[in-house]
Amino acid sequence: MGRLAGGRRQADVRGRLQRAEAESRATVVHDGADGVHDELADAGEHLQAHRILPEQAERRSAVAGETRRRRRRRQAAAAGAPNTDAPRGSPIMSETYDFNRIEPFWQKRWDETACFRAANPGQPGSEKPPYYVLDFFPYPSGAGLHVGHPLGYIASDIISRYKRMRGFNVLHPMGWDAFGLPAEQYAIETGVHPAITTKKNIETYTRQLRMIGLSYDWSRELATCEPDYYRWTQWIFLKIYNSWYDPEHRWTDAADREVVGAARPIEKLPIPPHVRAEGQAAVEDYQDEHRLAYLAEVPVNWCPALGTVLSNEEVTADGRSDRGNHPVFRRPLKQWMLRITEYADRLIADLNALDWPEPIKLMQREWIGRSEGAYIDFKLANHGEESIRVYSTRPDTLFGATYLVLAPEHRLVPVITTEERRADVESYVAQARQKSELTRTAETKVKTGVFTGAYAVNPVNHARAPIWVADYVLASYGTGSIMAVPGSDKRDLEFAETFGLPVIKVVEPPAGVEWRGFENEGVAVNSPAGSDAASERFVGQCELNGLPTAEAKRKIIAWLEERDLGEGTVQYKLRDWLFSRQRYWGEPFPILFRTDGRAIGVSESDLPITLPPMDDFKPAAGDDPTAEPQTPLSRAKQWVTVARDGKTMRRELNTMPQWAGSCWYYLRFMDPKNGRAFADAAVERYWAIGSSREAAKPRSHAGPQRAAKTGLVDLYMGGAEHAVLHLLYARFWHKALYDLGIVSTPEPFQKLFNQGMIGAAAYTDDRGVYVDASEVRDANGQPPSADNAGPYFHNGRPVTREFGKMGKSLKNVVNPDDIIREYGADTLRLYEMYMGPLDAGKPWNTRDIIGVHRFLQRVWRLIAVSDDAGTAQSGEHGPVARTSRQGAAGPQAKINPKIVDPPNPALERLLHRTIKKVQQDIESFGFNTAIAAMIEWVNEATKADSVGRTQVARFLHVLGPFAPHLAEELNALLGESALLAAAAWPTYDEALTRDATNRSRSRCRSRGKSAPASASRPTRRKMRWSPRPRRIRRSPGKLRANRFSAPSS
RNA sequence: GGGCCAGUAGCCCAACGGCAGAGGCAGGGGAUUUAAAAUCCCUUCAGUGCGGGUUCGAAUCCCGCCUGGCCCA
Repeated sequence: MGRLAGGRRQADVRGRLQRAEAESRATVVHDGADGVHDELADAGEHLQAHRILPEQAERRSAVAGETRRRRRRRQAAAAGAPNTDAPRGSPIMSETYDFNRIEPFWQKRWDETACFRAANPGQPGSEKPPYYVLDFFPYPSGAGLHVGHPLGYIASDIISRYKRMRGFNVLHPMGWDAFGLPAEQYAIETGVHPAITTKKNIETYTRQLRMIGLSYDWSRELATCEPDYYRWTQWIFLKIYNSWYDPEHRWTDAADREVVGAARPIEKLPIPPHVRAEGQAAVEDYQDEHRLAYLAEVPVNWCPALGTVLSNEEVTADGRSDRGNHPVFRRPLKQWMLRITEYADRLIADLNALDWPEPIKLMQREWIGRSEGAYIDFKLANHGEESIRVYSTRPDTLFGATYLVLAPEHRLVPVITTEERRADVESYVAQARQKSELTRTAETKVKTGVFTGAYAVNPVNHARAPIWVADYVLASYGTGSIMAVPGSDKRDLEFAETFGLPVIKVVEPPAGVEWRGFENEGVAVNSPAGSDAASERFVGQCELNGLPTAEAKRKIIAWLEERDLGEGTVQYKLRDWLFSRQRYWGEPFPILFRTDGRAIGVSESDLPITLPPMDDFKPAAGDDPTAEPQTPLSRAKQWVTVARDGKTMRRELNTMPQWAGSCWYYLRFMDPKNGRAFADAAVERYWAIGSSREAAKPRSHAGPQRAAKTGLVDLYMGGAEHAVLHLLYARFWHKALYDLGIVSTPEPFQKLFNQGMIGAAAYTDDRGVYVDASEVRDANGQPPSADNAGPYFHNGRPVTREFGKMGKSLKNVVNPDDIIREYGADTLRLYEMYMGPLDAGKPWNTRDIIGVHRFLQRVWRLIAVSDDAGTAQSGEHGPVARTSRQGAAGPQAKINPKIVDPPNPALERLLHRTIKKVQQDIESFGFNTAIAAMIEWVNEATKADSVGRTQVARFLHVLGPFAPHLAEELNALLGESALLAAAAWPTYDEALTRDATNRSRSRCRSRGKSAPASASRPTRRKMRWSPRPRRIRRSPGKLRANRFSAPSS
């Protein structure tokens, strides 16, 4: 809260800062600390701005400089301060570029001209090919943005601006993932309604993002908590609810692919005659059992004290709530489930068509966890014909199954347990019920379990296998029971060693590898064993010895199936998606319950089902683990009951999880204001298919143009932390909508790029507590730097440095507002792109920022000089575009006289190479090297006596996507009235980019070895001159030939 | 514990298998300045984490270690 107020004050104070600029710029620039500005904000008026300077000087405390600075301050306070305009005209200002005026000016201009507005079909601009660039939309937290957040936004903005210049109609929107737990938890703690905190947080985020100059089409902004938005979230839920999955359905999809399986309307579900014969209720039951959204009793993490179900991630290893440390119980609860498992195979198969990072694809495949295995039936000894069905991915190891394990929840546990073991088993089951799945399956945990007293018979060798109960087996995976093969499974081996159970070798690993617990493929042995007292040989016994694992699997499955002892099957780790939350701040379900208890979907015309306004949205807390949950919505008495057709119905009282809104927001961005559909069908086809002409055709027989892309969004930029859940859920929804003919592509996101994490130094004091990194100083009172190992101090006490993710918990956040105020948004953009490869993690180092800032200043001075400097002659080189200059920064700026009409031939080749390099680097996300190339050209141009007007103009076009404000400003200064943001990307001549002159090659060798003479110095003795084969050097024509010449010479 | 990625100058990072350096920071020297800041010019600093292998030639390809980061457990 205080943070938000501070943000506004900081914005207000910006004007004062500018006036005080001549004073403060010089001292502020090197100081990354933010305390200064908070104090500035508190200062009531301009004069008081000077008050902070002594403190700042103290902080920097360069001893010699301190007194000088004080003197300077006194002089400034006496002479310059009362006259707010004086610093602007001073020589100090004349040659630096005034980003604080330039940036807001151009941001306003972009807004006014709506130049980032994407065109929908029928609007001017839609004749261009579409290109959709999307950022993972953020959850607007109360802390605001730190400099790590915009990394991906800046990169995608460069792509967006570049694509516009390449003639694309770019859709680049931004919105808010605004429902969710943090706002609600904050509300529970403070009593402030989540709608209010969410709105405030969105304002902060918007202000911060706008300051960076990101080219979003803000007219398409949306928030998932708005009824106009979640109306369609509910609509999509209804579509899913009113569908069933037909695994047999064979069809040709819009990309002309043969697909087996599809979601189809529930009315198309064939009703078996015997069901139909039982009447309407039976038919409805049958349909409900097949819907893609269905109600089921499933075990959940129930926390009665918090009054809600928690996700596995929210439960600690001791089975308590992450927040509040309350006990959490496993209990079955009736929940909405989505049948994502039906899509498992297609979710795996379609990954191949996507341009995603391989590790992400791998993670999704593993999350889905497809495994081919078998069900195997073990007859119970002493229970007649009763048998236990186990699931195994390694049926080939059946001869090594020395015992069985049932999950504590398995239905047969109470049935088979012998009387003398019953007390132990029951107490163990009760304990296990309280643990989370995460805890139960953690590999580090010591295995626990208890013997039931019962035995089963192994079907392949008739060996007696004791039956145990252990919590490392989950009821929800497979059949909830396993055959334990300690020889070929690490967890089984641990368990067997703990309880002294036999271990048999049935898989021969590669030479030199330990067989105990070996889980990979090998060759079957001891199957059957030559002489094993515990087992018997019999006629028709399966023989696996000598077979590699894959063949052994096939053979044993065939053997089992022949004898009706089991069957081969495919299993998935993926489970159906638990879709209910006992929360207030989420989408209400569009579901009503009849008096007979049956759920029915509301009609589409009744949408949205708005969230009722409530003052008391706390979940009902209690301490009874078996009490029915009382969700917040159950207390909205007016809202809960609805009259329909003369009958009273009850609303569904749970809300949807946070994923729901983020599952489809990329669709709404295409047509966010549409009140009749989530998006107009023609609009959807335009962005999906690629041109308005093709989009006008009917979808079903789209033809060969469809091959272009599988995913709707051309580029999706975001962090790897959502690699599985969000991306998998969104793909699932998209495919369901695709099957129903509602969207045109089989996948939502064509190219995915994960930007790396920005880390920062964090400091702990002697107690191990994190201290505010911005207050840490070295022995000289200077702020820390990456290349200085310390020692460092906080308030005079030594601290220890580590590197970690930037965030509140490590107290090492750097606020982009501060960086922008001191260096400008263009510098922030450039610095973040220049830090290193986009997909790599890298440390923030405030000191390095000055480098790219100097580059921008050099660009400014290359092209602009001011009247006051006395060097520019107005009008000499053509008219300055006065109209576009009006209100922009530095109205007195003029073109540098060295900018002349004739191009400088010496710069032309390098310019063409620069254009080519930047173009290629943007397309391959190599922004750091693109910037280096631009710096190189500016360094050359700075040295030159003259630079052609068209040369600097072309350069500015290349710079534009990176530093858009400065580029616009200078482009206008050159006399261009049109916006650079709407201009065309410059072309290069391939011939001019080749054949680099050896002049530039040899000149650039400043940092390497300089001359053979220096090789005689002792430090150079290690140089390997002689072992290198002699070859012709510095002969450009031969260099290439030499590279490919045969080794024979 | 498993998977993925990365180790190049004091620091951040470049380098189609072909002269280890594009660029930036920091350091040193100089210019400008009453002075400081800012700015500009010049400049020092390495043999690519370690050990093998392939190759005429390896930072780059292969194998094994070590270290760091991320993800999963």
